[in-house]
Amino acid sequence: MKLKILAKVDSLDTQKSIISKIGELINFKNLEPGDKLPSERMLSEKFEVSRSSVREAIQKLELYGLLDSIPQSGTFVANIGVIAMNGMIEDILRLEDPDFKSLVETRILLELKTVRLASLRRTEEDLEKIKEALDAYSEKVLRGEDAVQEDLLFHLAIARASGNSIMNNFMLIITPEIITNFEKYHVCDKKLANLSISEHQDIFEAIKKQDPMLAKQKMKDHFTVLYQYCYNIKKST
Amino acid sequence: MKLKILAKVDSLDTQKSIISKIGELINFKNLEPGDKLPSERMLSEKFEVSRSSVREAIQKLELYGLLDSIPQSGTFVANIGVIAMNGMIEDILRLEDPDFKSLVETRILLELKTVRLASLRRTEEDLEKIKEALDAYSEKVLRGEDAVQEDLLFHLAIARASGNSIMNNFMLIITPEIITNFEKYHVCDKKLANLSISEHQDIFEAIKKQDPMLAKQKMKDHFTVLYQYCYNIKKST
DNA sequence: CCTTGTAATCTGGTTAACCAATTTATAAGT
DNA sequence: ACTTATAAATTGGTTAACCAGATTACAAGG
Repeated sequence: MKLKILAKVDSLDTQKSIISKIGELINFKNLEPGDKLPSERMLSEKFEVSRSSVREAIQKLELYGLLDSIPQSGTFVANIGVIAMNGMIEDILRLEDPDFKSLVETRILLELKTVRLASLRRTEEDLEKIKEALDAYSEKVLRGEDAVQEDLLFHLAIARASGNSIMNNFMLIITPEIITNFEKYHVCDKKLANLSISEHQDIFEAIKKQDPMLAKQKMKDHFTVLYQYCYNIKKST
Repeated sequence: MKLKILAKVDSLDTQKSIISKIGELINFKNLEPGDKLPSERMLSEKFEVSRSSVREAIQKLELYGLLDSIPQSGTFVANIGVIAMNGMIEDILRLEDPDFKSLVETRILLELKTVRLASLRRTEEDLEKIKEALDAYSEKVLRGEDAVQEDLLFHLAIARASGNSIMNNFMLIITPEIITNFEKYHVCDKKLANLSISEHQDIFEAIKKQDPMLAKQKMKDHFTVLYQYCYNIKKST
């Protein structure tokens, strides 16, 4: 019996191979920025894969900004030049699955920035949303329940208030994996959660006061406690 | 005549509406983490859209880690709980297109970190790759040609050497848009490029010496010149 | 009552034919 | 020769039927 997960790996491999072949094609045909890629039908025939596979590969490259697919017209190569195109495709194919360490590093980097920006740019509406998230979190912790989700929603509310849509987007991308890891390692148990309430409140107050330095410091404190604890339990297990 | 671009907007709107409906469904049916979503056929029938549209929406939610589609088995909701799921779907739908300011902010944040990490973790192979990118850039500038692409590939080589796959991925996502904007605003003209050669060399040397503080400082200097200049030309145009 | 084997059903993935908008080629008019 | 009108070909998007693996239901055997 073939394991379930292998089917996904297979499909990812074919996608990577298609992306690679599209890259070679752009090189070989010397396609300039703005030029049109061969049609999806021709590509699927040339690569001997289904058209939907080609479409998925194109969608992925569209996500990275390398292609632009326009209905009833064609798929066009982005205005970044062949050299950048080659380098980027190579990098995209080489990308490995994220480890927990990368995840934590990136989260801390992003959040120390978003909390600073949020304290500078937050509107009254942003502040209310953050307060709501804070209250939802506190209530659940005080009832003795698990509140990992409310915790992360508080942080996402801050990211939204930062006014930087890219950082907001990046936070959204890494959040689910953070939640899964937290629940796997039981990072947020009740003892830690009670402490975190006051830490969250401090962060909120700093944003309310529009004090960027304080906001960043309070967030830093928050992470120190959180991940020091995480490191300990990981070593003990 | 319908404008070309509108067709893409339409398709994005239907995708958003499908994502929203999937969110409602998870709420209404009280689907717990790990539960199975109705099949793609049922969803397409229920929502009165094509199955491929449903598949695309699912793929997007898979990208954000909210769903997991397993061949011949079904699509499962991620282990993050309904509350987080609702908040995240709301945020994903609300996400606006990135502006240039967000782009620059995020780039600087990421690169000041990746250059530091790269100086600490770079292997000899990483160092060689960075050197290659540096030489390719310098040569092209000295020949008086435009070298925006080689510039960005140098920075991407550093991101790769950082050993943080998520930051590397995020850098790849924002790079094409940076290139496009640079070329649009003619950020890197020859005068600036000649100055940038020595700045790039300084960054490389700091990474080679494995001096994280120096590396970060040199990168900061590099950005100061770059975006101050950018700000000036944007005001003058 | 529980286990086991088998067949029917259900799943995401693939394929091929079809659609409407676009682009290109061709022909008619001036 | 050039412009304009019309038709043929091309495009990404959609649809419906099909595939192989996974799941489920159920009956036979213990």
